Amino acid sequence: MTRDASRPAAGRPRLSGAPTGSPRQDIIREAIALFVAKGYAETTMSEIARSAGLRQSSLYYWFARKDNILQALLEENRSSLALATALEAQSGAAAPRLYAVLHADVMQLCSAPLDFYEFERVARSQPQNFGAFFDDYAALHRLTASIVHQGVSAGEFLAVDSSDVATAALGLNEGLQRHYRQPLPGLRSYSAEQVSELSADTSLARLLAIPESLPEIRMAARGITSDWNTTAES
Amino acid sequence: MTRDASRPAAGRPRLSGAPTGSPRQDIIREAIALFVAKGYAETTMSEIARSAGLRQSSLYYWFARKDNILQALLEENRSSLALATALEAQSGAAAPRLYAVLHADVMQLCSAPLDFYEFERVARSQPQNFGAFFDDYAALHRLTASIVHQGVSAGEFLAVDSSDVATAALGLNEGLQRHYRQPLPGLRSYSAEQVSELSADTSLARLLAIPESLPEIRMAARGITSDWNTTAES
DNA sequence: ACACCTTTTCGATAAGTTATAGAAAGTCTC
DNA sequence: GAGACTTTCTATAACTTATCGAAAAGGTGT
Repeated sequence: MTRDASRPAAGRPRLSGAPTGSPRQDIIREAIALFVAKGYAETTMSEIARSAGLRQSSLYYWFARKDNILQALLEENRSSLALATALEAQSGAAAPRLYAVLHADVMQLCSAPLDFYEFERVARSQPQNFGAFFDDYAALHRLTASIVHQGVSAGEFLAVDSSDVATAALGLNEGLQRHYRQPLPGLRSYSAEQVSELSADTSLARLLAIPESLPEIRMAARGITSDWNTTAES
Repeated sequence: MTRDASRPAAGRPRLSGAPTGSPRQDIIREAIALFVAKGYAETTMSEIARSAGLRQSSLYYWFARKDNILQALLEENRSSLALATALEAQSGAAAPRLYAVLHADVMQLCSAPLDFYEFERVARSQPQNFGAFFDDYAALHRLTASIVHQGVSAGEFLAVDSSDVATAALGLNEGLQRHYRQPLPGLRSYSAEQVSELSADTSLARLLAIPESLPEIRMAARGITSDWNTTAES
């Protein structure tokens, strides 16, 4: 399990005569496509192997367990953490910062290849391998609660328990992510942008003494987000 | 697959010499215990059979598929629907009624033998068998939205899209149910009552023009709920 | 007493899953 | 070329869910 960057490759040739460019990346790419289409549990190693152009058992040369494919894919999980870290340390009104963090989190959950809960299930079954997942979650929770606390201290928000509010906000993010991913029959379906807005709106609305200010906050948050995106690119 | 109520029973005796009282019920009972302990997907038919005192293949005489055990167990899913139906038709302030419905829903999700999402996953894989599940969900959503709409019309709530609010409220219920069932490492854990209150508080707070009235509403909802429980018993 | 039907359980087994072991088929180094 | 290294293969173990037909009881009519 070493190469992966080199080109022509050694080793026994594939029976399928497949290109064998960068097996590890190829496998991950094909696995993602299948996970998106059918979910993790419903995707078999045989299917991934077929898509990637090798035999089922050959996958185990690159990934010792099915989980490990997921783990490789986890690296950029909850990357909204970076935004949260930056915004928590920032000064200024708490409301737009909180809005931006929550909105970005839902957007990220929606665009991830796997349902958050499916991910969490696997992470829970392999805590030693997925410690980073739980660390990230705890960090996001702490940062969220901290921004809420800032808002409460500044009199910008109602007096609430900031930890409870963070729990509810993240729980709502996850619950609505699910509604985006798997719309329930009989209910309207939402776009990623729509659920993100619905979630952030809901969490913010409960904090504001003057609910009418929500539209301004939404606008301000949009500004913060786009600033972040442009600076992050450079 | 007929008897199930009678006592001594015909048929080939069990190898285990087990009591063979009411096999169907016995199986369901043992299955629930295992589902609660390990979840649906992680519980095998062999384990259920061992607990119930017969062989793995004999289970299939009573339940043609593993799903069917779940289905039998589904009958009382989202029974908060009954409360919602009653309260939607009731007159009076919308806020306490909405609070009571949301609170009862989370309590029910928390006390169910299975995680809501695990249930939903199975239901989705067998839509023809689990139609009732989705029907109930759609009904609960409709009733919730209707109560919200009543509150908006009466000027009791802020002007919001009642369907969106219902989606967010139910999504929050499900998300927090998960936090109760599977507390994330690093975060505090909540009791069923605590998550129910957190969820209902959050959903209501975003609707109220005067957030300070939440405590009264919470009290009033408690009254409604206990009234319902006493009349339902008689 | 006995043949026959119904109910329930069992053993054997098929087809699919994740994962392991060791042989095989190339390239690379000396 | 000889040998080492890398990668893939085949074969197979152990475990799933699910099916099939035989087996073991009770009940019924003659």
